[in-house]
Amino acid sequence: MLSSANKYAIRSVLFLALYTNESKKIGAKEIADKLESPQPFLAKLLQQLTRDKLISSTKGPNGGFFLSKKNKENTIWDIIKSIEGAKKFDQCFLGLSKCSDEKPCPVHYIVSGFKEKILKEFKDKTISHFADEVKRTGKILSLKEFNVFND
Amino acid sequence: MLSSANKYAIRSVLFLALYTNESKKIGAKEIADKLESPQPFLAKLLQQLTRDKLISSTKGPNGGFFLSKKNKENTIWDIIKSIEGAKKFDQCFLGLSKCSDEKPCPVHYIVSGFKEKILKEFKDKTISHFADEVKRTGKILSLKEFNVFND
DNA sequence: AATAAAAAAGATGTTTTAGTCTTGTTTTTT
DNA sequence: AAAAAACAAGACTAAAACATCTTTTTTATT
Ligand code: FES
Ligand code: FES
Repeated sequence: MLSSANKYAIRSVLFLALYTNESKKIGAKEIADKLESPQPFLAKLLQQLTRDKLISSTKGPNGGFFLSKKNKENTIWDIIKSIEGAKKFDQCFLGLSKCSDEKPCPVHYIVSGFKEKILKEFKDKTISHFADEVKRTGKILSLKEFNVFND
Repeated sequence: MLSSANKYAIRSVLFLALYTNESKKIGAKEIADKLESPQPFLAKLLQQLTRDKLISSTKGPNGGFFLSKKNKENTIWDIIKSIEGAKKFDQCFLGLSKCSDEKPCPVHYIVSGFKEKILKEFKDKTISHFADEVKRTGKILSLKEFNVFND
């Protein structure tokens, strides 16, 4: 569905939303460690997100990545666009050149309604919305013992 | 979502369901041409589907691929399993090791319900069901001018 | 029997995605 | 000013996905 680049990126941003702010930053190494993702690969992704102003960073000692208030008003869709472009999601499930109600493929009506609903959530709900929900309901961000409550 | 291998494979089977039977076979070259897919790549996929008895074939002059009545009782899910394995669809949208209601990731409840509904359709509806529907409603299988009615 | 037409099988090549490594730049601390 | 700690950038490597090419096997036609 999503590329692994995108999965790492989304989890990183949600992680930053939960644990950082203008005065508390976290380094690439620690993020990679907590999310169990390849460190140099994730560093690239963080750079990309920084370029697109979806996350913030400062260099030097005590520097690191963090989410500003403004950053938190972005959406998961913004992350997806930054990492792999939006085109992928307009495509037909069976690979036809265009996906449309006018010229539907045999599975179009099975798939396209759901796709739109999912995309709408990703386009509408902000990062801070997701972060709040994780805090409230205790959802999981990491693969290992690390749990969002132990911190 | 699906690999291109899988897309080609599913379209091929639906194509065969519409245009072939025990006494009317079609060669790999023509299928590739009609579906606008890379010919040698598709030939491999057809071989794989044949090995798994999802489609039928005969060698030699006037040989080719076709769908037997039994073949038509398979499902799209059977094709997916044959081409890229079923595991992929159990995975978490954000790449966590396990996707479950017990330990949901932040997007789990956005995504997993839809995924299950789609999968159910793919597991329940037979190829002949899809073929009938295409005949009835004129859905599209190919990228180019080729239309299911012109034949 | 010879030929030709098709699929089957396996080796090989290309492209994209994933991931690493090295070097440079900025900034804080001393 | 020097050193150290971080991010930034770009070159590089590895693996998977995508695709092709070549040879073999089967079978209908002549
Ligand atoms: S046309 Fe195939 S999914 Fe819409
Ligand atoms: S846990 Fe992530 S999609 Fe189910």
